[in-house]
Amino acid sequence: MKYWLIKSEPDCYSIDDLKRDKKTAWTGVRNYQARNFIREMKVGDLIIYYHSSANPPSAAGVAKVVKAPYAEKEPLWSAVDVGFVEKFENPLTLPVIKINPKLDGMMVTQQGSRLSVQPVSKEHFEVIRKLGMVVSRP
DNA sequence: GCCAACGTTGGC
DNA sequence: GCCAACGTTGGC
Repeated sequence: MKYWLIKSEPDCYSIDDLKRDKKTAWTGVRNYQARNFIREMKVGDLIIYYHSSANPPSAAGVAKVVKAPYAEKEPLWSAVDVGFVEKFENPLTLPVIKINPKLDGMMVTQQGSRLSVQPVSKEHFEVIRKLGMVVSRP
């Protein structure tokens, strides 16, 4: 079981869109490194759903792989289907992710990391999920 | 909208 | 195989 992070611009396709659609085909990845990660995905792998180019950018929820990688454009590119798991009550914004020492070393916080599909450690995944589900009260 | 940091392309 | 030019990503 592996853990991943995928980026999407919410204006384009947000966690709410995924919630509504239940699942979607994750196509259009045109970066070799990201493609190689897609090819490593297995059904059941969990995914941090990250909103990029947003105000602020944030980890917005959790998705999962629901269909194994398949060729999108033979033989070059690959895709998977991802399904909705949960939307965070308390999305973790990028500054918050950066500040948390438990989340040190995540690819998404590294400067210039433009990879739209990234591996995430189990520890990092669980910290983000836990914090995301917590509803902060005054 | 700006721009820095990347990845990719293409001439040589 | 180098590297300049170009296009894209994504934080701010």
